[in-house]
This record gives sequence, structure tokens and C-alpha cells, in this order.
Amino acid sequence: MPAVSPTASQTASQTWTDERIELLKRHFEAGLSCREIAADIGVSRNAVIGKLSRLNLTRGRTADERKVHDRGLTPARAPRAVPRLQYEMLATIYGETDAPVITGPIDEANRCSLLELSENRCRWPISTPGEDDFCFCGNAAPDGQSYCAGHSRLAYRPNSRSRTMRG
DNA sequence: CCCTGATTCGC
DNA sequence: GCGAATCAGG
Repeated sequence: MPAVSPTASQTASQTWTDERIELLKRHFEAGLSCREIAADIGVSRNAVIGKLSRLNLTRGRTADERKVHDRGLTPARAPRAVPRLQYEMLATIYGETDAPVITGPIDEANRCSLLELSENRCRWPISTPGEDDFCFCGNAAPDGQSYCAGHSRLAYRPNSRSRTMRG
């Protein structure tokens, strides 16, 4: 059909669209960390924080009294590999060399209510408990896992710090 | 040591 | 305006 996007002002190149921002605010208000939000949406952590600051949604410490005025630091800075995104994590754990891209960000089309949850459904909470929009991820979760591949990485510590595994 | 939050600068 | 880089704190 030739009839496509009547309001096609911008293509899919738009990073922060209304849906994206809504998700951002939703997760932010839900109490999720910037890293969680970033991985869920599919952007970097800084991008989320930057957008939040732009929207003035920074919680807690806002433009209080920062002393980071001087930015003339030393050039001896090793190029640390920025935070690993969901895609990288999944690719790493699954070792998928043929398919570097899993399925993009976490699917929200499978979200379901608590009653719809099954043994093999992701139980990642969406929105805030009590809200009429409250639901769960509902994606396919591996055996014994309470979350899908993407959320599982978020639910559990991204790093094996094994703090409790001592002794 | 690592991670998270917020600010500032460059594009 | 968005994103990376940087700094500060826990």
C-alpha cells in the first residue's frame, strides 16, 4: 500500500520518541536504575541520564552544588569499554557468533497480567504496582528462569561479584 | 574494586 | 537535542 505514515515527519531515526520517553519516565518512576532503563530501551546509560536531565526528571540530587567545573584533566585516560548493553551481554552469554543481534530490545508486545503469567513467562514488572497499566514482560523465559533472557540479565547482577557467595 | 547518579562539552 | 566523556559518591 502506498498509503504510509501520514505524519511521517521523521523516520525511525528518531532516538527519543514519545513512546521512548514514556518508557523512560515509566521505568524511572518505577524505581528502575538508569542502567536497567538504558538496557531495556536499548540505549546507553548516559543517554538515559542525559535525557532525564534534559526533562528535568533527575531525582534526588539535581543541580545542587557540583564542583565539576574544571574539565581539564589528564590525557592519560584509557579508552574503557563503556557499559555493556543488552545486545552485548546476550551475545556474550549466548556466544552467538552467527547472530550478533538477538531480537533488538525486549519485546513488550507479549506483556501480560499476573494471571496470564506461566512457568515459562518472564515475570518482569512493567509500570508501577497498583497502576492499571501494571503488567509483566510475558516473554519466553528459559527453563527455571523467572525472567526472559534480556530481563534475566537485568534482574541478576550484571557482574559476578559473588558477594553472597562467600565461604 | 565496581557501580550508579549527575553534570558538562562536543557534534 | 542527543550522546559520550568526566567527576563525585556509595
